[in-house]
Amino acid sequence: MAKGLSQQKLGLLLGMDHNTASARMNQYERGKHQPDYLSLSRIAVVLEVPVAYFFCEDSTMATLVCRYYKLAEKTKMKIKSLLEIVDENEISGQG
Amino acid sequence: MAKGLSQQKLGLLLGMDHNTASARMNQYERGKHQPDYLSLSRIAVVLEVPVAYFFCEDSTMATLVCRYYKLAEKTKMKIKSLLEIVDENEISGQG
DNA sequence: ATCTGTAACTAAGAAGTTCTTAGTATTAAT
DNA sequence: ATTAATACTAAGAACTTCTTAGTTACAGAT
Repeated sequence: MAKGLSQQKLGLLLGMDHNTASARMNQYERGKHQPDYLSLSRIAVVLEVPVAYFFCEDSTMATLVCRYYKLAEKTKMKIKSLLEIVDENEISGQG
Repeated sequence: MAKGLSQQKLGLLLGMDHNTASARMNQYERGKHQPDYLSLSRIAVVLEVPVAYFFCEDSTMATLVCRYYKLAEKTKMKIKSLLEIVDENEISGQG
């Protein structure tokens, strides 16, 4: 486990009960059980990644969403504008 | 519902049993129940979006992952390379 | 080697969730 | 008003995770 964080400590950080944190985190890490959305989004907060990260099918998509996630709001807005321009070009170019 | 697809028909496309497709899809669409990962990834296939799409926190991230998802493998590789170059610059620039 | 403390891991019943069944309600067309 | 198709729902069945109560594995001290 990264950061020297034990399964139990991570569980506690996620707001789990002291008695259950260790077992639950272990079940998740070993793939025995799956975390519900609430737990998943708390894990995302602790690991500083977007929830979408956990569902990325390849490492490039994963990198992409993590980098996007950490951008300033202004930069996100610029990317939004850029994507809209690309859309317009595609419509006039091949529609 | 888009595409003139009824809840039942979408359910059947996802491989659900004829008797249960309608109720289940309705429960999902109304937010009464949540689809498990298998159903979710089948929905993603039908809608031609990556699974990560359903977990994107803002519309720009959603657009980004959908656009990336539809790129050719070659283009994905190019983006991978670009991201690696950005990483190197960040390390020499501020590390 | 043995003791001690911490972390990893697990089985099994409790608790909570979704899935299935069997419908009712709504809508649109005739 | 009737019909057909779709949307929607309650409630029990089936299935999943959560909690409990441990055991197992490992590292450090003696």
